[in-house]
Amino acid sequence: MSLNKPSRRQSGRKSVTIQDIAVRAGVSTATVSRALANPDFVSAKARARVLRAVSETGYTPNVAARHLRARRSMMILVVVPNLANPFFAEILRGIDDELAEAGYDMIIGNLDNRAEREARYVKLAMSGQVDGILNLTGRVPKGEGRTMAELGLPMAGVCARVPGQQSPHIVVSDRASSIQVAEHLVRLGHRRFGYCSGPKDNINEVERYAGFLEGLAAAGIGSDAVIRWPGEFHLVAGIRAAERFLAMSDRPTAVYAASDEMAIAFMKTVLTAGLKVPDDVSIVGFDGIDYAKFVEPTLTTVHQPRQELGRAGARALLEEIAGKGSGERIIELPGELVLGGSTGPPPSR
Amino acid sequence: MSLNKPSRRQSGRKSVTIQDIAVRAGVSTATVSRALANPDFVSAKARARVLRAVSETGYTPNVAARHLRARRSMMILVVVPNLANPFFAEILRGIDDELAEAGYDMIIGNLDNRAEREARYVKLAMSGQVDGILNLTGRVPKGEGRTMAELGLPMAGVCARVPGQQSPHIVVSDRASSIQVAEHLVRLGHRRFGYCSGPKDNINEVERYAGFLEGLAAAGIGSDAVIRWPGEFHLVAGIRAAERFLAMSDRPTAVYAASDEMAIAFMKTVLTAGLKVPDDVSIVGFDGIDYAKFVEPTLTTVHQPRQELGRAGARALLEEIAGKGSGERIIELPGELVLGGSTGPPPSR
DNA sequence: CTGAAAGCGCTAACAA
DNA sequence: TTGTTAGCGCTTTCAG
Repeated sequence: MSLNKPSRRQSGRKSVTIQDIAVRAGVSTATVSRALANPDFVSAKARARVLRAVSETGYTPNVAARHLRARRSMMILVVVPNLANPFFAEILRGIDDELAEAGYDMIIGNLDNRAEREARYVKLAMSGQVDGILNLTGRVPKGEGRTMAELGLPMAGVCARVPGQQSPHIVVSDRASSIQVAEHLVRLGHRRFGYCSGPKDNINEVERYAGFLEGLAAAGIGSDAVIRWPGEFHLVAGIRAAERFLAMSDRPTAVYAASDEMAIAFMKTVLTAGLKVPDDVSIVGFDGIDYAKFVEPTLTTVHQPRQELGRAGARALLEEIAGKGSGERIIELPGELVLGGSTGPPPSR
Repeated sequence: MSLNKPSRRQSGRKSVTIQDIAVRAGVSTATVSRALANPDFVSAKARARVLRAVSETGYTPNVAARHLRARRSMMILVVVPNLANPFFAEILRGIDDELAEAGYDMIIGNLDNRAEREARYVKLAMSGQVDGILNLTGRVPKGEGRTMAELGLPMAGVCARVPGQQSPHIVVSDRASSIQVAEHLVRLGHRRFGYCSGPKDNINEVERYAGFLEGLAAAGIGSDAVIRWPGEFHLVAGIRAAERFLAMSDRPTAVYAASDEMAIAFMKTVLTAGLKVPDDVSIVGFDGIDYAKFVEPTLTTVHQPRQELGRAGARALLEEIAGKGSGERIIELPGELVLGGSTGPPPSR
């Protein structure tokens, strides 16, 4: 059952080179290269012979050699804050679809919410392994003594505008959507609010919180009507916030969470404590992940066009790479407030 | 606002090569290479000068050149059925952690549940871009006229045993765990069952279904007590199954779904239809994803050690790459039945 | 311990 | 349209 295990890589079959094809097809390696990359610059006859040799041998160009010579890798680095959040998974799908159409593949740099992992991807980007960077983190990853922005690589931001970065950014209307959330809750009759925060240095968080306050202010409600709990967008933060909420004697009647994960965890925690949603407390999330539709009650949330965010980001980056990009610019896609069963009038006391 | 956009890549700063370091440090390129790769084979003095030159210039070796010469890429291809399923996201974390420790990075090949995307990754693997493959799909991806197994690359299977593949496989105890599920439900008093199936050609599905029947048989219950709905592990399949369940006049009292996503979607759909869980129907899932703990009621499910699955898979693959692998072997990790609020006694009629 | 030299496999001028 | 010729930047014998 045990075959010759060692050096399987070495001994392996794969060693058909462009030379072999050239010999087999009776042309030069240059012609082989052209026949594969620019078929139009080669005679039909030569092309046919090359293609036949290729299919007979199963030849695949060695990318390392190609990259070394052509100075591009057809590879994009996508830096993601946390792959476990399904929100990002769907953005990745949009990105991947768009990149694939252009012949690019991607390396996913998952920070797993740990900033210290940034250095690893700064290094990867520095090593010339990728032609561009898609940054979903809302920050400029740094490490190895530099920031990712200083590498001179084409870059584009998705989900979050990184202040001071002169590259394209595809974002969602955090502020306008949060104003809508405020309006919705005020219209239902709420006057005291809880707010589950994301990291305070995150631009999405900043915008969402500001928009929420702005919407309340428009209704004549001051920021002292809002209690803000710290968090980092993920499930655990929602539990923490709920614990603090439950410990209060005079609780707010509505809670806005800056992410669906926090909203879902918050809701579950208060339900487990015996409260009713929305009878005792209304809850609104942000993102519109699939699971928001499968919790009980269904979550009211701001739906982000995730796939389109990804596609637009990838398109913008490809333009930058092609040199056709216009550099700094912000494309804002609209979020949509989707009403679920988690919001209702405040309890009448 | 618009700087010199074109050919930013060309003009860019990055062009420090090993030559520059050699000159700067007053040694040969060979010594630079050694100082970086095998510090022990270089005098302390030379090493120090090289390192200083490196940090002064910010030199990073060009990987394409390194790969071309060293014939390895330090890159692993991880083929995933569907990145949007959080189950896989956490396995990826385990894989990534283990690979990172060994200096490897990974390319994620997301099939997005579409078999026609396999070819893209077969091609990628063929091109010499990766040193090994981790296959989470339970099948042998194929395309470009070959299967991924024929490439001669080191490979390991995670989550699912691929029949006939002589490579290491890290799997979970599908069958034993499903027997436990059956025992649990029978003990509660259930006698008629629904089963939300995965793809019938998927080995996990086969094992889970077989285990479930086996567990029931041990209690004297025949397979005619089980109605099996088709599915593909994801949320939508759970909705479909629930619709068929709801349309029945004489419904089973307990439902076992071969994945948490299906179980969650099933539960939400029957709740929306006005049923009570577990009073009207008990539901059990498989996987133990985070969201299983945040739906209402909490899902009873078989928890898979996801991170450890990933880590073990990565370790096995690294052994194969190092030539220390023992080839075919199956490592089975135990699943754990975690009781939630979604299972209870059948309704007394 | 160190340097010289030979390529890894491919593409891009430059000629023909 | 095609072939010849130089390397891309690095690692690795092989001598010294």
